[in-house]
Amino acid sequence: MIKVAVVDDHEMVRKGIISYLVTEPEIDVVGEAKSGNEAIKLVLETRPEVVLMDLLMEDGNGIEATREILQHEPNCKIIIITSFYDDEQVFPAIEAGAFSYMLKTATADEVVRAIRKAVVGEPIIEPKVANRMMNRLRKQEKKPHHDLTERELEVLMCIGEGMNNQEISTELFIGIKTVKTHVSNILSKLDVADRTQAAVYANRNGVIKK
Amino acid sequence: MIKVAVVDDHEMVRKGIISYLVTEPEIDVVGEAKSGNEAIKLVLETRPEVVLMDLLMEDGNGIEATREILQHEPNCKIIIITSFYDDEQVFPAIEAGAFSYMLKTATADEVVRAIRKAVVGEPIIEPKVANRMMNRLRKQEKKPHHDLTERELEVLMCIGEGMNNQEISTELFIGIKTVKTHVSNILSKLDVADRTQAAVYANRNGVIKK
DNA sequence: TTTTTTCTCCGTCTCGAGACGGAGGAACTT
DNA sequence: AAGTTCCTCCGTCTCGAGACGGAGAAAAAA
Repeated sequence: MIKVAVVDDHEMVRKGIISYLVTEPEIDVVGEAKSGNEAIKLVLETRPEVVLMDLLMEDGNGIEATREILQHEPNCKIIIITSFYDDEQVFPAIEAGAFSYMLKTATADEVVRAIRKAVVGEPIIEPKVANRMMNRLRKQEKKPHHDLTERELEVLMCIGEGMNNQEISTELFIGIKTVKTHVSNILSKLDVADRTQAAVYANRNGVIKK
Repeated sequence: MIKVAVVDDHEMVRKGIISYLVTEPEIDVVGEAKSGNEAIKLVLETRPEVVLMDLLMEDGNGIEATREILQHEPNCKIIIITSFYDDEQVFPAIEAGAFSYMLKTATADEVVRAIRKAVVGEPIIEPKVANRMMNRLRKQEKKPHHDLTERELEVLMCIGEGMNNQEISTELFIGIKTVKTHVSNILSKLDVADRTQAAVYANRNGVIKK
């Protein structure tokens, strides 16, 4: 019997997944959780071999929970099942140690197959996600603003908020000349012509948080 | 018996919802669909009183499907059940004629209650969504850029792309002086200090499409 | 018809933006 | 000990941005 835990903040999704799994003779659903923190407790108590984990949850997200769980149970296979496949979600999850990555569009069979594969050490990666990973490894990883220094990044964030040099100077407690130096360096590193384009860049490439 | 149809591209979500509903004696699940187009066919065939509808789907989204269904079956109550409650999704759905709006975080009881309320003509609106609606009706509706003229909006879009005055002049086939006039008017109408802030505004307030 | 709005364009003027070159000090690497 | 990177700041110079005022033409509204 494969012990499986289901983590998702949507009750209907949990019930949906479980309603498959109970019909599978080799799979034993040992518990369900509706948040990252609940998931951690659940895993420590029931010690499942496989965890089906949603990423977006209210109280402690799936990425933190994944990290936490693997610290205590390194052999636990965590399968991410989520609605999204955007860069901001996928890669932190993989880095946190998620074993497989699936989308909620997956069918019952696919989920069951992923669980069986997981226990024998074989990961399943959603094709669309796999594509993103390839792109990331090719060129995406070297996003222009990755070779900005810490300070330049701060200045870029200010530019992205629409501040002028004087305001940035006050905000960061540095001279306006210094700000100009940073701005010039930023413009050449990002290969843009002026601060307006830098602001657009900042707002479109996740330099500005949230 | 209340005839209900379930529309969602995630099989696990459909099964999850249905697994509730079958335990309710007064509710009869007459069918399920995994896309907007399937949903339209399904409704025309089975004529349910209530449709549980996801918004984000591959083939024909929930908003279009809602519009289409209500054209043929004006008395059909469509309950949106989705993961998101952002402006871009909620308001088109309401405009399309959706009867209730719930989130997937809803519990089994809430869904069943929403269905019962729907058949007696009482809508259920998720509190978080209701808040957004209130905000929209208060100030959000009158977003500053709504009193920009057609031409000014075009110029603002160019600014939002990071163009300078010369480039905008070429792009729109007008003199650079004219561009300056438009820019000045835009800045005062949006109440921002310079084009950089205007660019940030454009990128954060949906002036730039997609 | 008169008025208002919108788009177009002009000149002038001020000021911030940005390029360019130089430089000192702190921290980390080799 | 020497080199590299980063942050800091200086002065100079050019140019585009934006404010301000004015104005003509066309179209829509009164």
